[in-house]
Amino acid sequence: MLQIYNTLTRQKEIFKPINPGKISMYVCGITVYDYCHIGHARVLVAFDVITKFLRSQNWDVSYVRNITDIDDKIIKRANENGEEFDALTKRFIDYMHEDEARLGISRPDIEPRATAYIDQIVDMNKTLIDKGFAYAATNGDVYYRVTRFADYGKLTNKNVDELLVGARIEVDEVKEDPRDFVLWKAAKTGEPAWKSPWGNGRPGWHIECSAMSKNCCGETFDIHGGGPDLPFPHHENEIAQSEAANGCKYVNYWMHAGAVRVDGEKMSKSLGNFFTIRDVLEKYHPEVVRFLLISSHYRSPINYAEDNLIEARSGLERFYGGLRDYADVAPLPLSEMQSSAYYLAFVEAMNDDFNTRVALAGMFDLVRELNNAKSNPELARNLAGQLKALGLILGVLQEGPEVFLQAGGSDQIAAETVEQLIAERIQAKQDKQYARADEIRKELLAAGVVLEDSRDGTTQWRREST
RNA sequence: GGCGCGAUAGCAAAGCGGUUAUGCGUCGGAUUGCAAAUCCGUUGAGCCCGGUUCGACUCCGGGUCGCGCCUCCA
Repeated sequence: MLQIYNTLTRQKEIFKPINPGKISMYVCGITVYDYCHIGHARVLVAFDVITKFLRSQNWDVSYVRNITDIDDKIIKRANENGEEFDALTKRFIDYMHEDEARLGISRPDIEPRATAYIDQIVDMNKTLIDKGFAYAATNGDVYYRVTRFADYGKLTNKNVDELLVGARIEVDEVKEDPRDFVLWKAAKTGEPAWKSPWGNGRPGWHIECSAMSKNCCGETFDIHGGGPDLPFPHHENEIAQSEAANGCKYVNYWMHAGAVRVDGEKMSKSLGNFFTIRDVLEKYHPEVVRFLLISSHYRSPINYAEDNLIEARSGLERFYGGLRDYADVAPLPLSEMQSSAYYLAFVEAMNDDFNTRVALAGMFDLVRELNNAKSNPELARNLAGQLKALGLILGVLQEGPEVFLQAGGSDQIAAETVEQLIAERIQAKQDKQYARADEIRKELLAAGVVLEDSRDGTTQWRREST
């Protein structure tokens, strides 16, 4: 039984799909004017894991994640660079796809872009004007009349009257009310613009998601997700737009990921304290980044720090250590795991609002049994297959164990050199030249390589996590 | 000021009104030529003050501290 924490009701609820067995999910994606940072990675990974798990449980998931490829920041950045806005967005969309691929994030089923939905956005604005929820201002802007929507503020528990108090809302002569927000922005000279009944312009900051979700998911859909800073105003405004225009409930379950912090502060572009995905992947294996992100619950804040990445790597080393002798074992089909206590515990944890941490705890129990089962190859291979199957759902443990454990940067000692020294050491050991053998091991340790002798006289090696 | 979230052992991080979370680390043992890995064991917790209860880390109330949103940000 699937339970999901709903931001709207601020509690965990039993999930009831609109259509039996099906889930339509829309997640707010990236505004593409810069490289993706770890905060983006968290949302991307969270909903990737959620989708993978739901599909493993035979839910028919339609996963839509948009790209916002027109907005003020994009225009500003393109101007700074002296390039066309769509050249800028194309570049960063490509970078985003590269980052996703490296992190093992599956592409959404549909990845709509705002600029491809201008007609639908214009249509929705017309409807909102016709219904009296919006108005065209004298300068060609179109605004949403916030006070006309009775439910305004229901997602984030805002009182419309109090929005005026102390809030830094820009005073704008053309607005009827300072709380009104823009649906269509009249173009200034030289700005990218599309034709509309109100003159040339571009979409406002929230309407694109209302239009794209309606076209890709329908007027009412199951799950809407996004980052921690989106409930207000973005999602609140989406509700106002969509429910006013469509005349029906917009979304059943709202899901929001927790923030990634640096030194206790939220990581964000505006604070400038962000680490890009590609920066981090310079130094850490992609699965380490994924593991860090799934080591805590998707709604909890997590702290981005070097120590936490090292710890994430240690955890993965434990799994890969257990999988070492089973590089050839494929993930066991879930159909063969239906009675496995490990699988059942995993599913129970994930069905409980996607509790990846508890799911991982069960996998640590599994690897312990695997380590204990080395004398029973049949059992061990089964357990290894189970471990890989569960890892597959979370998007980890899919690397060759040796590849993972021996992965290193170009600044580190070469694998061939390590192998040579190991061969020399094995000879020394056979000759009972233990002093020489220990000397070699010490030398390698200084280079960040740990040797592990096994009973049959062979030696395995891995790189240190620090 | 408004709305919301959190405070767990050395660190990270979950569930739970009474029964081992888990990982990393520490310490002891097994194993090893010595190590490493692994296994077994050990260590160790619930911000403060009240209340409910036979019993609270877990529920309720009040503090304190931290964080997020209220403005573009995942």
